Amino acid sequence: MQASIQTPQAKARHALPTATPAGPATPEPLDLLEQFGATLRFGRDHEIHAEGDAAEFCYRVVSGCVRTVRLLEDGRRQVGEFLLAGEVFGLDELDTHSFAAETVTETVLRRYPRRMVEALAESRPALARRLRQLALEHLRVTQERTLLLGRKTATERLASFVLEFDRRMPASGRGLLDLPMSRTDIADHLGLTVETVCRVLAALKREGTIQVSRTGLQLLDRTTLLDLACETRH
Amino acid sequence: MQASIQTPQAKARHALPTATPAGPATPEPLDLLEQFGATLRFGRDHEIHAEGDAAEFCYRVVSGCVRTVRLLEDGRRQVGEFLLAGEVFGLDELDTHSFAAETVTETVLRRYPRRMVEALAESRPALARRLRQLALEHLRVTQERTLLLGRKTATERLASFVLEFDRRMPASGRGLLDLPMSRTDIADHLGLTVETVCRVLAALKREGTIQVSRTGLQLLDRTTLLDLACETRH
DNA sequence: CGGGATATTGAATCATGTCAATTTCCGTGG
DNA sequence: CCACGGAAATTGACATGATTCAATATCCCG
Repeated sequence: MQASIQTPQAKARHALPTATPAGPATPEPLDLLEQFGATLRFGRDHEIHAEGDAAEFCYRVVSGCVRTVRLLEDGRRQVGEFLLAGEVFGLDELDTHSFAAETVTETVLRRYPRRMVEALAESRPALARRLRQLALEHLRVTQERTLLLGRKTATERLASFVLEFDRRMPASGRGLLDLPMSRTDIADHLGLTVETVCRVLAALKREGTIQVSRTGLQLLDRTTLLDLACETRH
Repeated sequence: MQASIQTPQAKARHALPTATPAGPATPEPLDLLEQFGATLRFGRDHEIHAEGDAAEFCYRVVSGCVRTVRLLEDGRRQVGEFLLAGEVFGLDELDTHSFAAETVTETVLRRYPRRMVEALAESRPALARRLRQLALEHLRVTQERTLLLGRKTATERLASFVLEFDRRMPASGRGLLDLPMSRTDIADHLGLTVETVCRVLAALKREGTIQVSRTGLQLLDRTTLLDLACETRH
């Protein structure tokens, strides 16, 4: 399936959701890029860029869901992260993309040339600062996952995953979220197998901690989840 | 044990080892900081800063070895990374240190106020660029470890570890490196137990792939190691 | 109302963890 | 210089959480 590309237009249309919901909106330095953006539409399971591709563009998810992926030769797969509406990917790279990016569902993206980002940052300290901040936030999330993968049990991983997802999921009523990705995607994100993901979700459901369907999930007992997730802060 | 602190002095003394061993040395923007540096000396197993501390300073290892550490309430431990001579830590932070930092061996550090780094970056695009680059390199290493922890077996993890260490270890003759850290440290870095680390090292030794002693290690069969490590590139 | 993909469940196996001894190393003091 | 002692490393035996393999069950989509 091919993506449709639209040339730059309606500027304000795809702006970042304001970081601070109340108070005077902080100016978002990334907005400088809007004029260089193009809008792309993809069907489900479509590759946006491959691992190792020159990092020519970065992207913002307008709607839908994207996953980043790495493979070992023998097929073992690692899902780096899931990107939701409003989130940016492909920006925190050196010269090449260290992960491939694929759509999970039908997705609309806004694409920007990284060359322009870098160029603008040279003369705009606010943008430069913002770029570093984004990289550092990304780093912190990745370090958190390092702890999850290195030291947590299957149940703890699922609890952490569900809670993180709940935090990031845009405004779906209290504790009610949908899971656009497959169980296999979740497994490859958490360093588990599909079967283990299923079993753990079933167990959490049995104990009344969550409610799950194939594509959705509801948090019933947040306390138990927080407990299981072993989160020091939050 | 208390650290001795020396006031700023001999500027060039603790400069970064030139990134490019041959060719015209690229000017290193971080050198701007040298005038704000202080030298610290620590004994072994000394805490440099705690997890959650305000990120007031960053550090360069002059000699010795440092580990970064996170703990789960029940004592499970994750070693983020080992820092060797010439390497910097505590720089890639937002407001607080997300890991504690401890010396592994006797260590000499050079310490810099982060506030100065950030301030200088505002007016020096080259420094700002360098800061982001460091964050991105750090991110990439962490993502690599994510794959290791999520998808590799114990043997593959040890092979990857040994090879990475070999790459970073400053000029110790071909394939001959010392391991300043304990087996427990290695285990907590690789998401394994001490016992597993011992057994895997013993197995690799038995098969003639490496030579190990308590504090040192020699690579005998690099091909096998690369194979085991499942490295797509390098 | 099929049919293929995805999810779920069960049973058996395996890699790694746990627990429990040793053994080795190495600094220290006699 | 050597014996001692404590910490770290190693090894063995056993336990277990997660994987693997296999069989349904369920959900969509056409």
